Amino acid sequence: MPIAFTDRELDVMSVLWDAGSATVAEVRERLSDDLAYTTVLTVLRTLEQKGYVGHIGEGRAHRYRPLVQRAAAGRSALRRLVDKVFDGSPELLLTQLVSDKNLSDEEL
Amino acid sequence: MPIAFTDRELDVMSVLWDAGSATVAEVRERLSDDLAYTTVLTVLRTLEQKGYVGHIGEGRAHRYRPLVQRAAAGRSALRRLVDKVFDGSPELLLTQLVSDKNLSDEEL
DNA sequence: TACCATCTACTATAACGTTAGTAGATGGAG
DNA sequence: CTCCATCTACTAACGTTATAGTAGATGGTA
Repeated sequence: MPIAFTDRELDVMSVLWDAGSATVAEVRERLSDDLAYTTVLTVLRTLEQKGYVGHIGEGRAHRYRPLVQRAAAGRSALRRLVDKVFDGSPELLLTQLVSDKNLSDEEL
Repeated sequence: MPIAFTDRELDVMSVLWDAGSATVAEVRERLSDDLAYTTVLTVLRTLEQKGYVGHIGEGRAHRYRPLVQRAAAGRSALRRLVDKVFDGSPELLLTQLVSDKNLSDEEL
């Protein structure tokens, strides 16, 4: 049961990770794409279905909160990336990371 | 136009990157999941459609070859990962990579 | 030469992802 | 108390992904 998000789900999770928690309207506001309110709601409900977020009532609205840590999702995504794209070699990924992101060696 | 693969496409690309080139039967053999011959063919044709692989005839069969480098795909995937999951911080990803993969510092 | 295995091309279908509309509840403003 | 804005729940529609079947070509083998 690897943690995996679709593109849009990831957008939403990213907002929740940043904000800590948010209502539908708040998530919608922070997304770069301009989606319908109900669209955002649908994504959140899907994420909840999958167990990645939870919610509590707040007035008539719901306040959503991530149930998986950003770090856990990162681990999972990283593992997939290393396995499939970098041929199981973290070193290869590292090389890429350094050369691409201009991440200087000292910063380690 | 970021390079992006679906899960199954990535499985197939991974085989092609490893092998350099392969026929449908060869790809099928190397995949861990046991898919129908035509399924593998369909995936390859989709990848060709998208411009990620090309083929030449070899007898009555086709020999497929990746048209995008593993490194290019890696760069693309890595950027997405850093942006969305690691909040734009390569350092954060690095921390994860080191702590998770037991990649010793000296190896850098 | 006739047949069988293998291959591509085309078609199909179910599940999932993405987006959003409509209906109905509800709380606050006037 | 009534009405409007806002909210959830349900439904829908379309594109994509994943998987595979069927038909028809073809090359090697008996």
